[in-house]
Amino acid sequence: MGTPLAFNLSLPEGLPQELARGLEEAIVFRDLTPGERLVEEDIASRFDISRSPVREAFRILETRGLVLREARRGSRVADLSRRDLDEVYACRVELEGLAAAQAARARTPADLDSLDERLEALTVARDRASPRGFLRASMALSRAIHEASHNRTLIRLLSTLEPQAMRYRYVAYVRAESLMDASLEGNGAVAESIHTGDCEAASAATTRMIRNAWAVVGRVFDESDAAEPAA
Amino acid sequence: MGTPLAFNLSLPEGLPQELARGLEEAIVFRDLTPGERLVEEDIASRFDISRSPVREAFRILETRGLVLREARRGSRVADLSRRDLDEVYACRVELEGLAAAQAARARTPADLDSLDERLEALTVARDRASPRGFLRASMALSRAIHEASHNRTLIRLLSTLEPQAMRYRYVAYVRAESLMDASLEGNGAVAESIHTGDCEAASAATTRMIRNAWAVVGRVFDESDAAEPAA
DNA sequence: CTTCAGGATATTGTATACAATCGACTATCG
DNA sequence: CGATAGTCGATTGTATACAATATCCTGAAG
Repeated sequence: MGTPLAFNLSLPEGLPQELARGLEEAIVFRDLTPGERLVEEDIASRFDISRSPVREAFRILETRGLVLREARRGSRVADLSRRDLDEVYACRVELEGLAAAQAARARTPADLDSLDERLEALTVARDRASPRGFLRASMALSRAIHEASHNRTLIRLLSTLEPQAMRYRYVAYVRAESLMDASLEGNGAVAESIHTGDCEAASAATTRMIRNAWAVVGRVFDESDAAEPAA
Repeated sequence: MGTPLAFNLSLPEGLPQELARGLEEAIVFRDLTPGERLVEEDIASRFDISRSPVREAFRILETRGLVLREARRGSRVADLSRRDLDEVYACRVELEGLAAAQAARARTPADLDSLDERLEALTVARDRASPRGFLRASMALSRAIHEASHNRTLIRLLSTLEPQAMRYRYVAYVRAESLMDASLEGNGAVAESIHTGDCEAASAATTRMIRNAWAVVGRVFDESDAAEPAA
């Protein structure tokens, strides 16, 4: 409905990527609502660009599970559902667990610095009690873990899975801010295992954290009206 | 070098998708060699189409790990390496295992029919001893398993991972056709567990099959010259 | 009142034109 | 002879124009 969609388009890495990033945030934080139609020309004129980069951005978002494209029928924001939530988390358990295990083995000193830095930022964000800020910090920490695995293929897969998960986490954090404490604690345990270099522990801590989040986020989602658009 | 690239472009599902499928086969079967440059205009004129669908096809192939795109520097066929092989197989172990487990639980009678059909086709392909035919049949069987999981997110992830794995499997099958027997046997065990509905067994059989393939394919790859282009 | 045919409209898919940028080559200067 | 600035060609990135098609509305027939 009344969607502001106001973010700046600098271009440090390409217009489509920048646009996709902005639209991604708008979708995750519900500025663009599930099921909402995305018309290429509308977005293009809103940012005073042509349809070409908009099309590419839509395709990027499709690979991240945030946008559905049907041939000649247009694009729309993907719906949220309990089923989709379960799908995403089942995949996350496996891939995040693998990432943590490989990070514990392959991490460099620079990786550990990055990890600590982002964990600190996550603590600060928790104290501010802002779901958006916390999620952004959490995403950054996750990416640091992923990159510490030095597994480019795994990073690629996770980069197409995490945005989809963020939508459900956002819904949950807004309704139950205490969830952020659990996330912070879990991430602390994971980071410690990666520091130690204990693959088994890192994997176990991660899968435990995500399975726990799965249960809680799922419960909150079922109790919320997130599934049914206010249309 | 002398790359034929001769496949027909019918359009049952969109020009970019069709083109991507053709290019994907060309890359997997080494008609397009690792590191080879892919120029939009070249491909476009070769198939008598414009650059627009070619660009979209390249982006599709990028998400499948088959093509690397660098901003304003063009696209090229992704290299093969032992490291990349290990990355792909580490991810496969987790995701294929999950797919088999979920398929054992969620499969429908129609899924089982599809499974049996494709397993039969795989047996036929083995007898013909053609790496290409066997790989195509194997890919079809894998997709049937994935779809039996009824986990769309998982299917999406695997569809971006499997093509990358196919390249290494092709190299291995060409050099050691006996590998096809092992693959056939492993898939038979997986299919049986999915029939039975035993999630644990399906997952175990799958991870065992893939870990074994990992070891063998890796060994064959190291012994081959696949890593170094004949340039 | 419902259903179906037909056309108008909105939107995507493809082609083409133009702009920007990268890499290589060359010529000139030290 | 080596290094470097400048220019040119090749290729991608973006914009615009055109074609194709799906959806919606209208209206007439049953």
